[in-house]
Amino acid sequence: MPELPEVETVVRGLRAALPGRTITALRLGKTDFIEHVERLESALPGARIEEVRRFGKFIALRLAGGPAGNGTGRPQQWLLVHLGMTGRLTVCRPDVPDWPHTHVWLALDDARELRYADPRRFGQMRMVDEAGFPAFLSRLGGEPLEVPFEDFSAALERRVMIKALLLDQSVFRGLGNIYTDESLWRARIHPQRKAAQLSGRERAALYRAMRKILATAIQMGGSSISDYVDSDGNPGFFQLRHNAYGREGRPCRRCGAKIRRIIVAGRSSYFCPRCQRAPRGRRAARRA
DNA sequence: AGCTCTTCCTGAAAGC
DNA sequence: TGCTTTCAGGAAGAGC
Repeated sequence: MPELPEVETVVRGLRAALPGRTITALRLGKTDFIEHVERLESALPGARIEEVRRFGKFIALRLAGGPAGNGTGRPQQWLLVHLGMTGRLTVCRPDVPDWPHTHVWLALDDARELRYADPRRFGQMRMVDEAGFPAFLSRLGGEPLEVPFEDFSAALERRVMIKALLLDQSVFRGLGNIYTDESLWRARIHPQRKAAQLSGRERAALYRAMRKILATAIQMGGSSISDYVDSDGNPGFFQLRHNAYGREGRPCRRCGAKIRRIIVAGRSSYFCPRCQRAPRGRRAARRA
C-alpha cells in the first residue's frame, strides 16, 4: 500500500525523468477513477511538465502551457495522482510490456511513456488549475516530516483514538495503516489510546518514532506488501523491517509477546499487547 | 464530535 | 481438484 515513503520514492524517480518533458499524446483505458476525464484529454497533450511534487500521498505534476510552453494562453495546471491501494506510476520505453490493468498512457517527447496501472482502481487522477489548488491543499494536514513538535502535539488535542487521528489525512498527510502501526509500536503506544490523553513524554516518543520510521522507510525505498513498485518498477525493502504490521501471532521483536491484530478505525491494527498497554477503560472492560 | 458501517474493486486466500 | 466465499483496504459519505 503506497503511503508517504512509497509515494516519496516514486516522486524521486519521476523527478529524475519528467521535468522538462512534454506530453505528446494521451491514451486511456478504464476511466472510472478519473475525475473529469475531459479535462485530462484537453489539458495533457502538448503540456510541458515543470516539476514533480508530493503532497501527502498525492503525486503532483505541475504543467505549463502548450507547445513550447509559451504564449498559448494555456493556464498552469496540476495533474494529481493518488495511488490508492494498488496504483503504479512508472516511466518506461514504449516496447516494455504493460503491467496488467494499465489504464493511462502518457507519451513523452523523449520517446518514453508515463503509465498508470491500478488493478483495484482505488486510486485517483484529476486536473486542478491554479485557482483550485489551494482548495485541494486545504483539505490536507501538515507533512509529518516537516511539522514542528509543538504543532504535532497541538494536533493531538482531540478525544479520538490516536490511530484514527494519525490516519486522518486532514490532520497529517501521508500516514497510512503500515506506518501508523509501526510508529505506535516503536513509541509503545496502544492504537486505541485517546490522542489527547497521551503524556508529553509519549507525544515526544511518537513524534520521534514517526520521523525515524518514515525516514528509514524512504531510505529503503518503501514497503512492498502487495503491488507497490517505484517509478522504475522495482520493489522497496522496508517490509523486512516491520515490527508490527502484518505480524499477527509472531513474537514481538522487543519482548517476545505475540503480536495481536484488532480492528481500529475500520483498519487491521497490529500491536504488541505487552509493550503497548491498553487504555484504562479497555483493560477494565476486558477483565470484566 | 467521534465512531461504525457501507461503497468502490480485484486478486489472493480460505473454506467446502 | 475446483468452485464459491471471504477478506483486505484509502477515502468519502451516511447514520447514530
